This record gives sequence, structure tokens and C-alpha cells, in this order.
Amino acid sequence: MFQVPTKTQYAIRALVHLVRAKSASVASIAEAEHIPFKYLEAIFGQLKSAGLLSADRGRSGGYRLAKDPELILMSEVVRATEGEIKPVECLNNATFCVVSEGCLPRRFWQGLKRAVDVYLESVTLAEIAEPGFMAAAALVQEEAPGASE
Amino acid sequence: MFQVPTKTQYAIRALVHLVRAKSASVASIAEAEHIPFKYLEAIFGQLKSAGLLSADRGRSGGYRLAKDPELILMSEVVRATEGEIKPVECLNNATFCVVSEGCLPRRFWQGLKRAVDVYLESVTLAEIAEPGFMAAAALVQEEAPGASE
DNA sequence: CATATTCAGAGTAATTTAGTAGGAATTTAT
DNA sequence: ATAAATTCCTACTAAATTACTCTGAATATG
Repeated sequence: MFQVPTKTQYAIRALVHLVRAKSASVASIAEAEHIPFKYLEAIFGQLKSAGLLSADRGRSGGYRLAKDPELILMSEVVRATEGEIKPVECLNNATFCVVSEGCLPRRFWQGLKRAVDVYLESVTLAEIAEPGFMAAAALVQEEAPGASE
Repeated sequence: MFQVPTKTQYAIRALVHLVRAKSASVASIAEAEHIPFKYLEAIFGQLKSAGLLSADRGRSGGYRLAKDPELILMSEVVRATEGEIKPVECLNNATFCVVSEGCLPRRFWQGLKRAVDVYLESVTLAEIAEPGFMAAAALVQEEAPGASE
């Protein structure tokens, strides 16, 4: 559940790559990160539209971050590739929610959305490009037996 | 993004219904909650396997909660319908993660998983069946302009 | 002017989600 | 006993989403 689309995973890997590379062509990033070239090209189009990347066309062109990675929130990245976070339809559309029980679960979904939003807004691209990011916290999680599926 | 499958939404609506109804047939719940009968039947099979529902077969049979709603965590419900929360493949499978950059984003996804898990484990079925649930917190969220898509 | 790049839009393939169909097994009311 | 109402089981189909691919134009540069 909550499987994140490869599109978003690719976007983030590529952005992390650009934190270090400063500037690079789609082709070079695609190769380094093992991402299908044409797909990444399309993804970069979205990231550019969202104001996260700038591009230079022509022979020695390429992409670079449009702002400092410290200023790029992960919520922006996710929004750029997937649109707004919206676990259920009725969250943006109160009139839709006319099922019986007065749609009690709505509040629950709203809380979930909030939990995700808060997290995504608490992390910047610069942070996840940093090898030490969340190292301690992650270890705790790692201890768990780890059920599959 | 993070669209929750209708299957899970149906499951939760039906469970909330059962918190009040004590016992009911799939047919009656499906009608009351506007859920396709045959689909709900299949969903209840999963919820029963997961130990959340008990069933009585035969003419005056039906489903009921297998335990008190105070003891049913929403994480259990979601796991029952969708399996483990796992934003990216490599979280349960460290060897898979052999992309360049040493897969820095992994920690980020782990944090997201954690944020969602913590939330889902903090809420019980009994709570979301309660009309006052999260009323105050939700209002704050409601104020936001609410972009679409 | 050849080449390397971004950019744009349509089209296809694969996967997942959503829902149907048909009927067997079980219990109960009459 | 029997008919009806239910859960239960398996397979199938349909719709939607995701993940790409294809073609080629626009643009800059060495």
C-alpha cells in the first residue's frame, strides 16, 4: 500500500543527482541512474513546469536546479509529479460526501493527509542528498522483523 | 497522490456501519452504504481472514466485528485490504537497492512509511465511528484554500 | 552546418484496481 | 423436508492508471 509511483522515485533520484552534478543532460542522468531516457525527459518537463528545474537547450545544454536544494521541499517534488495529496475524493469536494453515517471516515482521511503533508514539508531535497540524513531514526525502524508483501 | 483505493474506503465505511449495527448481512450494508454487493462480499472475506470480522452463515446469518472497535487499529484495517505499507520496493529488500548515489532517498521513504504507520496506529475504529472525532484538528485543515487536481 | 540537446504530443504496453458472474456450502424458518 | 437467505469460493471481465515508447520539431553551439 501507498506504493509511490516509479515516476516520483525517478524524479527524486534525478534531483538528488543534480544536487551534486550542478548541471547535466537528461541522457547522462538517465544512464547514471538507470532510468529510461525518454521517460525521464518527460518527467523533467513536469519538474521544470513546477519551477524546480531550469534548462539550457542546444548542444551543450542540460538541466540544473532552479533554486537551492535547501529551498526545495519534498512536498513540492511530489506535487510536481503527482499533483495534490488527496487520499479520498471527498476531501476537496464536501458536497460529494453524501453517504450514510454522515461520512464519518472523512476526518480520518483528513488526518492521514495531514500526517503525510507534514512529513513531506519537513524534509528538503538538500537533506535527503546528505548521506547522514535520518540515519539514527531509520535504524530503529530497521530493527523490526519486516513482514513482506 | 496517495489516493486510497475504493476497496479500503468501502471496508472502512462498512466497518463503521458494523460498529453501530452490531450485526448485519453484506446485502444490507451494501445497500445502506452504496457499495456494490459482490465487491463488498469479497472485501468482507479479507476482513474475516484478517481476524477483524466474524460471520454466521445461513438464513439469519451476517457479519459482526470480531473484537471491540476500541481494539481495532486502523493500521490493521488497511493492512487487511492492501497489505503492508511499503512506499518503495527496496524498503523490505535491501539488496535490491543498488542504484547510484547509494540510494539516498531510501531513508526518506522510510520516514514517510513511518509517518503513515504512526498515524494509522494512533487511531481506532471506535474513534472514527465517533462523530466528534478530530473535529477541532480537522477544522484547521479545512481553512486552507484547497488547490484541486 | 552537423550535432547535441530540450521540448511537445500522440500512441502503446503493462499493471493494478474495480467490479461481475455463477454457483456451492450452510443454516434457519416455516 | 424444503425453500430461502445467507456466507463462501473461484474465475472472469472491465476500467483506469502507470509506465513507458515513438516521432519529430525547436534551439543552440562547436
